[in-house]
This record gives sequence, structure tokens and C-alpha cells, in this order.
Amino acid sequence: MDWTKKDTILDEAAKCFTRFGFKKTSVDEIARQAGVGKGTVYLVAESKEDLYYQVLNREVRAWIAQSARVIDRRPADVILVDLLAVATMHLESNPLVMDLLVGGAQKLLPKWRAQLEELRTLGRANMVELLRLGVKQGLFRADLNVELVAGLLQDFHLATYVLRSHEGAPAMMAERARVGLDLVLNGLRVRPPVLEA
Amino acid sequence: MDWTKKDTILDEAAKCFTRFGFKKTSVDEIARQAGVGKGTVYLVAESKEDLYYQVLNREVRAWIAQSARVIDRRPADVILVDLLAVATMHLESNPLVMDLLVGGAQKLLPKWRAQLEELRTLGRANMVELLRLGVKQGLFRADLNVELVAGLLQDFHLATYVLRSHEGAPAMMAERARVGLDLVLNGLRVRPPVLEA
Amino acid sequence: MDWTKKDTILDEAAKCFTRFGFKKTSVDEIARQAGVGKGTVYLVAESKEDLYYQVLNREVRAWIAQSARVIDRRPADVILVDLLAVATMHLESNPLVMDLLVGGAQKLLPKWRAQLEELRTLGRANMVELLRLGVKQGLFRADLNVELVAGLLQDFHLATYVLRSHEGAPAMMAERARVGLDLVLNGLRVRPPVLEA
Amino acid sequence: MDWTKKDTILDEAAKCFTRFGFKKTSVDEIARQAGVGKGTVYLVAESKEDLYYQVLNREVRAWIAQSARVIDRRPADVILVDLLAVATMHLESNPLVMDLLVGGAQKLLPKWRAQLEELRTLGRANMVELLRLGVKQGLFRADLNVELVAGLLQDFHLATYVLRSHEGAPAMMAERARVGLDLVLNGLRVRPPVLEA
DNA sequence: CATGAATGAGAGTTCATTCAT
DNA sequence: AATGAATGAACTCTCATTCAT
Repeated sequence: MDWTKKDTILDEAAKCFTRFGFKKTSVDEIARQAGVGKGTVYLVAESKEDLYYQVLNREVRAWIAQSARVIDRRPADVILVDLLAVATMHLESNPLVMDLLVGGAQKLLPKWRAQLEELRTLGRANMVELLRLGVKQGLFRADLNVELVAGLLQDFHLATYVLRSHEGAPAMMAERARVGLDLVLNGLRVRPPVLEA
Repeated sequence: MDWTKKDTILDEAAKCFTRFGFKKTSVDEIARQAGVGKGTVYLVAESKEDLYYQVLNREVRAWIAQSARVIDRRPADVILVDLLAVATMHLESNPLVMDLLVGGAQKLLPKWRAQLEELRTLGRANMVELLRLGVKQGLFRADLNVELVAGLLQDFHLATYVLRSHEGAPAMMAERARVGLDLVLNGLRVRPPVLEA
Repeated sequence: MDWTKKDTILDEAAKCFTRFGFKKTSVDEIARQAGVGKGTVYLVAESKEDLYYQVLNREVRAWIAQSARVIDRRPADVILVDLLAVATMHLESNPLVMDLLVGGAQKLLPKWRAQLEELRTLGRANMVELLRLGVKQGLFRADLNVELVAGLLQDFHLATYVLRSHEGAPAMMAERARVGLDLVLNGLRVRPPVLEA
Repeated sequence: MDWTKKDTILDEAAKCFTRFGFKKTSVDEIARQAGVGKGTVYLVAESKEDLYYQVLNREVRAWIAQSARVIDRRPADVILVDLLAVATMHLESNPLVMDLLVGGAQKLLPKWRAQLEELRTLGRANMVELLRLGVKQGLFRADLNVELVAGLLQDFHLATYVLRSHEGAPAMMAERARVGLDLVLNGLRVRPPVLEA
């Protein structure tokens, strides 16, 4: 199987799944868009579900690769703002990853629970690394349960930025984003010795 | 149409939709589970989509009815804790309502956008009422945009309590809940006059 | 069973069958139009097919009753023109009878062949009577096989006036009618002693 | 799609439609008779209606092809007799074409009006050509509106030969045919200069 | 008599998957 | 390796008919 051909198929599959959803996307359509025979699709994936998983896998990895590029030697709280911004942009154009994080994919492919869980963990990897960095820099509380907090942040992020992105005026959404981010950052920082003395 | 029979059908439909999802549930299966003929299901609902909507409608109304019972004359911030707890319990056993709030139902029934939006609004009604109460009691900031904040709280709530409720140990989930609630309450309260002296 | 009610049901059945055809008319619709319960329809007729037959029966009898009124003591060839005119008008507003004569009903109700044949014979009765009258009056050839010619006339009539009544401009249809009638009448008349003098 | 297989499917569809009518023929039955899977039928036609149209198309074209063979350099009135005879034979074994010409197909497939009209025009093509030939040969009146008269002849023909072909003894039918043809031919011919001397 | 809720066989259509080429 | 014709199970929805009330 040619590398290019496999990529083309997965690309077109991703487009179709994104546009029409899993059920309403037919293997026929994917094959037609990719310019290959229907049988060829089955050389790439053993089933339509497998195909969906492979697409998801690719998209998650692309997502974390892109996100990883904003992690550098700057202060972790500064990076965090960037990371969330990049993640948001990516999610907005990748509803499939969104679906994975929000649980939609789970309902669709109940038999792939373990693999999907793995992908979700992968999606948190950058956040985990960043939190560790922040702790090492003395910016974040040393007692953070980084795995747990990474998940919380991801979910807050989903809730604040993306979950309702289709409703309401842009201005209202911006307000949501501002408030949400504020809450999140305040919860993370090392508490300055509160006055007192 | 007998009340009992209609209820039975909707009950069984709810079970099937919950277990297998919308697409993988067949009308045949629902009829069999309800112990009626296939045609009888179509006396209750005009289409499978209508059936799904009716199930959702019932569940959302049951949810808000149950939630409404915790709203009394206590302080709003105290009630809020109860409200979120009750809502959480209900959502955990009603993935369909969960799906509605998280957007999954929208993808499934694009033609029912208006009705689904109405249901979501309904689902926020208690929260809106509670926020107004809190403002009146002088506990919450008077400048709150109650509609918007109710939505934000609902989404935070989903994110913190429910979105990942299937993963992790109970202890971890409890920790998530504690942290999330803390964040949320701190954002709502009237700020005590800082520093003063 | 009340006479009026039965009539109402058959009337409404006739309207429905005319508008939508046999297959696309549902017993439900007929019952609704007649303002009775569905079960009541089954007190009038044993099946939907039976219902169709009864409707046809009534319409054919109404048709011949109306046609019979033009037969009087005038010359048979004069009456014939009237008879065809009346028949045409009736057929144009009674597609069901039309269907019976043209054979559509046969395909629909293969098991009712004998009864339908009887109805068709009934539909020719006036023509037969008129031809006999014409012969007696010395206007039509004495050697006419009246049964056969009545059938031929009826079919010519269908062909000329009605079969294609939905196509073409009115002017063209009128021309068809004129030519057709001319042919028919010339074929019937006693041949005047040709030339001779 | 194999030629043979497509032909087989259309052949069997034609048989089924002929035997049971459009509505009472199921796609399942056609597939079974043709010895293919149900899905294969949908590779040949996009819908059951499309299938019916294709069957009709084939039959009409076969009909005109066969009829066209009798048109040669003989006098047009002689050919006409042959043409009608051939057409009759074909129609008697092809009730579907019969249905098309008599209007039954129209009721069945209201959405295919244009295509059916085209087929009917096709079915008249030979007659039109023959009338033109007759005019050119000086046998038929020069002022004939060939299109209109072709339609009239076709309808007369249907009425005389075919419409009632299922009733009555063969002898009676033959008599019908003889009389009808006589009428028709007499209407077409150039009138001999009457009396002249 | 009259009703209409209930039925379930049967319809047309789709599409993931297979396999001979 | 690559194809796409062929498949048939599974789907939603209709409606003539029945029968308990």
C-alpha cells in the first residue's frame, strides 16, 4: 500500500466524517472522494469503525504535535494561554477530536473503549508536561495532581471555549472565554502570602 | 391511547436509546421491549426522531422537576451545592439528557434544532431562578448576566462532574468535584471589601 | 346500517378513489371524510376491494340512468349524438367508470372479473337499446349485430372523445371528436341507393 | 454491470409487472426471479419506478423496431394493414405497452409524465412515417394532419383490436377487426372524383 | 351497531462487507 | 495490489384488517 494513497484515503475519510458524521458517511463516498476503489479502503482499515479510529488517531497526533510547538522556555502560565488558544483553534476545525474528548465517539464505537481512552490520554500529554514545567518553575502549586488537573483544565477549556461555540453572539462567547480563563488561572497559581503580617 | 401503554413505550424507548444510541436502536426492538406491535409505536410518535424527542422531553422535564425541589428559602449558595448534586445524580443515570446538553442530540436530529434549544433552555431554568434568588439575597453579584452565567455554570458542571464520570476512581472524581465547585463559587460571590484598613 | 350513512361512505369513497386512485386511498381517509369510524366502513363492505366494486356499481348505474333519459321517440341517429354527448360528459367527471371501461379496474381487481364484466355489459345497455330502436325505425342497417356494434361504438367513443382528453389543445380535441363521430355515423346508416338515377 | 445480467433483470421485471401489476410486484420478487440479490436490482435502476420506466422503454423500442420492418415500398394502405396486424400481435403480448398507450402508466407514475409522453410519441413514429409515405404516394389525402391522425388511428386501433381483446370469442373479435379497419381505411383514402361524367 | 386502538406483514431502499478478477 | 459488482441483512414506515369495548 502506497504511503500517499493511504494518506489520501484517511484525509478524505476525515473530511467526510467531519461533514456528515460517522453513520451518514458511506464507505462508497470516501472511496469516491479519495479516487480509489471501495475495496482499497478495506486494505487501509478492516472496517468502517477501524477507519474512524485511524482518522481520530491521526488527528489527535496532529493536534498534540501542533500544540507542543508552543511549549518553550517561557513561564508556564504564559505558555498556558498560548496552549489553550492553539488548542481552541484546532478543535474548532476538528470536530472529530472534539467528539472524542466530549464522549461522542465513545457512544459510536463502544467496542473501542480502550483505544479511545488512550487517545484521550495522549490529548492531555502536553498539558501534563506544561503543568510539570510550571511547578518546576515555581509558578504553579507544588502539590498539584498534574494528571487530574490536566484533565480538569481540558474539560474546563472544552466547557468554556468550545462546548457552546455554536450558540450566542461572538461578543457573548468572548465574555465567556475571558471569565473562564480568569477562573482557571487564578486556581492554579501559587498563592502569594496574603498580607497578614 | 392508554396512558400506561404510552408510558411503557416511551420508557422502553428511553432504555433502548440509552443503551444502544439513536441509530443502533430499531423501532422493532423498542416495540418488542414494550410488548406492543410495531405499529403501536407509530401511534405514539410520528417518526423515530419524534420518538427520540419525546423521550428527551420527558427526561428533561423529570430532571428539572426533581431539581426544582431543592430550591427553598435557604441561602442561594447553599442551595447551589444541593442543586448541582441532584443534577449530577440525575445526569449520571440519564445519558440522553447529557447528550442533549453536550450537543450530541443536535448532530443526530439537525431538523429539530429549535425544539432541542427549547429543551436546553428549560434545563437551565432552575439555575436561572436560583441565581436571581442569590442576587436578591445579596449573596451573588448584582451585575450577573444570569442567563449567560447559568449556561456557564451548567457547562462547568458538565465538565467537572459529568463529562468524565466514566473514567477514574470515585475518589478522583470526588476530588474533581470539590475543586470545581470551589472555583465556581468563588467566582460568583460578592467580593468582600478588600483590605479596608 | 342507516341508508344515509352507507350512502355517505360510498360517496366519500368514490371521491377518494377518484382523486387518489385505489392504492393511494386509505380506508382511514375514507372513514375520516365520511365522518365515521374505520370499523363502520367494514360494515358496508367486506374489504377495500369490495368497497371499490360497490362504488363502481353505483357510478355505472347512475351513468346509465342519466343516459337513458335522452332516449325518446326522436330518430335514433339524432338520439345517438345526444347519448354520446351525455356519456362523454359523465365519463369526464367519473374517471372510475372510465377506468372500468378501459380495463384499468380489471388489473386492480383480478378476482372480480365476472362482476366487472357484468358492469361493463350494463354500461352498454342503453346503446344496445338505441341501436335496436334505430333498426326498427329503418334508420340503421337491419343486419347490425347490435351487441357487437354497441361495444364497438363504445370503444370508438372512448378512443375519440376520452382516451386522450388530457392531451392537446381543446381545438384539436374538438376536431378529433368531429371526425370520429362522422366516421361512426356513416358506418351505421342505411346506405342510400348509390347514384342510380 | 454485465449486459446479460441487466437484461435478465429487466426481462424478469417485465414479466412480474405484466403478471402482477406495478404495485403488487415487489423488488424482492423481481430479484428472486432474476436470480440476483435485491441490491443488484438497484444497480440497474435507481428506484422501482425507474425500473418500470426502463422496462417500458425497452418494450416500446422493441415494438417499434419490429413494426418498422413492415414498412417498405408497397402502397401505404397495404402496409397499413400489415402494420396494424403486427402492432396488434405485439400489444397482445405486451400489456405494459398497452397500459402506456391507454393511460394506465400515467396514473401510476405521475412524476414521469414527460418521459412517458416521449415514449408514446415514439410509439406513433411508424404510423406518422407511414402516413407521410401514403400522402407522397398520392394514396392518402394531402391535407392530413399526420400527427393528429396518427394518434387517432392508434386510438381507434387500440379500441377496435385490443381494448376488448380479452372478451368475446375469437370470431367476434375478428369481425370487430374487419369492421374497424374498413372504417378507418375509408376515412383516409383520397376521395375518387365523384361522378365526374 | 359503531368504534378506533392495535396489529404485523410487507414495502422500498441503503450500505458495509466480500471476493472473483 | 487494486478493484467494484454483487450481496442481503437491516432499516423505517404504511395500512388493511381485526376485535374488545
